Amino acid sequence: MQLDERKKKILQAIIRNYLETGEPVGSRTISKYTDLNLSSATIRNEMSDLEEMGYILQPHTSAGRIPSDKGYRFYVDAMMEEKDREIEEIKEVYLEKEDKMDLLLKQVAKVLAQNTNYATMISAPQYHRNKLKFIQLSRVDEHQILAVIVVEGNVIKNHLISVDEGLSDETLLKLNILLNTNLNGLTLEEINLGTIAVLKQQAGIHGDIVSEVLDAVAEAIRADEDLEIYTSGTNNIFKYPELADNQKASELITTFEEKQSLGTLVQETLADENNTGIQVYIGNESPIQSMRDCSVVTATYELDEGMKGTIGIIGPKRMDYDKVIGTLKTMMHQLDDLYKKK
Amino acid sequence: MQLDERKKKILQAIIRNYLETGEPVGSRTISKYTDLNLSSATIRNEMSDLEEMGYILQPHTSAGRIPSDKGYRFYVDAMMEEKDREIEEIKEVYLEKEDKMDLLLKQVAKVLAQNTNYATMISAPQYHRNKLKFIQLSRVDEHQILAVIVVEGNVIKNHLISVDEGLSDETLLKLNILLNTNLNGLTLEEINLGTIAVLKQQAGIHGDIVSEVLDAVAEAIRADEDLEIYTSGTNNIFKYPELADNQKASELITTFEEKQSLGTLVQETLADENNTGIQVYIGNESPIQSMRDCSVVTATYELDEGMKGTIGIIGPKRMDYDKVIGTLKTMMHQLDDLYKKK
DNA sequence: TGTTAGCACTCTTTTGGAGTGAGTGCTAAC
DNA sequence: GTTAGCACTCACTCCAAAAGAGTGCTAACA
Repeated sequence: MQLDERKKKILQAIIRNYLETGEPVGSRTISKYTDLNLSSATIRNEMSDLEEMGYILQPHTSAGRIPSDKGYRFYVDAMMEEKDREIEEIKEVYLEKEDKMDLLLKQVAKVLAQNTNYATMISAPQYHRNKLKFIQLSRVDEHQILAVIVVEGNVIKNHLISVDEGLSDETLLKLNILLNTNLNGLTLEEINLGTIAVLKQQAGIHGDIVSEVLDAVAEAIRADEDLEIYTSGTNNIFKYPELADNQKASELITTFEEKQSLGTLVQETLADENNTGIQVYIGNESPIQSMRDCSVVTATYELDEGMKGTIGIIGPKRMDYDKVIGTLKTMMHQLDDLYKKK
Repeated sequence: MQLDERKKKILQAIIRNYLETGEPVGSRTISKYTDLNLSSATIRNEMSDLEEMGYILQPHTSAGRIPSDKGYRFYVDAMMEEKDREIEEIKEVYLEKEDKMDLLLKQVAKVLAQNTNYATMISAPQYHRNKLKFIQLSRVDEHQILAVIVVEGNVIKNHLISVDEGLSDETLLKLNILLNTNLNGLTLEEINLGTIAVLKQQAGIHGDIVSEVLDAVAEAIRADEDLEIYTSGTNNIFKYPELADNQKASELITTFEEKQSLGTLVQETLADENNTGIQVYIGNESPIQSMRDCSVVTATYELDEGMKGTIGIIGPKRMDYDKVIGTLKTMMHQLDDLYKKK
């Protein structure tokens, strides 16, 4: 069977109505709602077809229809396709300038949650091409050396090293020069056993310190493994009865608290390089089990070359996709502006 | 009216039974439950007295009794009083050694949540007596200077400073010496306008850099204002019907997500210096509005001199106080052991 | 005087049946 | 191809009756 123009119109009308009300939509409603001038009986026939095709379904025999995942998918795709989607009205999404990255990210999550009334998450940018930029050892007190490691992208890591006997300023200077000369500009892969052996040999009796510094360097460079994720507006899920029953809410809350599994969503989004930068996961399309009754809209942001992160908005399947996508886009622009000004 | 021995026994029996079942307790149940060998009629008379005294209350006329906040308070106090509370059985609370503080804290929260089936929170230790220990400026590249600030307790803070023209190694060395000589060992209060003026004057044309470093120092020392709080097991609240209705659950979840207000709980606990280190807040006794239907058990831990933090367990009023307090104590010991071994 | 049996009473919860309303599917006519 | 009409389905609401848990009170007992 074909999805002709009329069926499309009816399907869209059903979905739009359902998005608003959250109640199954009957044939009479559509008959009055649209400008098709068809009787409810005709609509019923069409709806019967649409159901057969899998776009809509009936919660029970004598109820109206609600969209299926396939129906939502059609709707979202159609919406995204109208790519001449005029400059989306700049909704009031205001970010205040924040000098600390984590505060900025928390703020983004919060502002989005407040604007959309859905739950939100944002991952801190992951750094790629991580080269070592600078190492500095300094004496903090008699028995402690502080190693400061700066990685490209200005990620800074500190590491304290305990030493038995004090080191002279001279030794410290030598070690500093040794480390910087040999390591700067290298990536984790480039620091191989050869480099390490040379370093240790040259360090002589201070080989232990070099080892410890190298461990810290390794950790600094692959620090993006445990990626930081901030969430906001988790409580919004209670605004949607279809998510608010104890079982589902509990699972969702757990997912949001143990940010871990949200990571898979981030990976998925970053991996899937599509054109617009906005992706929609409906129901089971989402990689996260507990979100099978949700829709997830994600966007990838890029602050600086290689510094990419993911923003996600999680709500019921009948979320206001139009508004969410608009808000997300606006937010991206704001982030861009903010970051470039800095 | 007096709370004689028999009344106490009956009150405890009521509370214990209610803790288990969560259902109002009737006179017949108590008559069979206890070893008092009293008929239900007698119990009824006693219950009537207890209600008049405010220890228990009736949800409605023809229902059994449930403990009031005052009743819980009596129960908890009585429990805490048996201070010869034998070495509480070491429940299996296992912490794995973690080198990173934040991971350790997250683990503590998680383990507690799993063991008790309640929601938990833990605040990162707050540092007091914050003296400046060490400052180090180093050049990262042509236009950036990295300031590393170490505060007593080995809290480290990094701050990047942009400079227009490059600084010579010599200048940097001078600045380092200048800063360290004048600032080390001082607290925030001790760095006054006088010190600042002297510093700036001596720094000459590099006064800007000194200002920026001072700002960073100030921030490092009072960093404990935005204290870090980790939570776990928020979803456990769904296990208790009296907390699981949407309205309450939503409020609680919000409290846990916006860790901010949990801070007041931490402050409260740290301020109230009592003997055992364990405190119980029942219902409205808690400083947090959204926890008026909960009980909160808190403990203060101290890893090192002046490094204090708070652990909190949040559950329904009918929580298993005995077990919670036992588990908390065990956890404190484990933390002690772990930290001393390191 | 404290304890108990007995009974009327209260109030919640469960059950089931009747009624209502929204909506469908089918058929026959236009 | 479209529509009016009608029988039918099913969730939901309402109500009344019944069941069940528990109380308070009274009178009797040791």
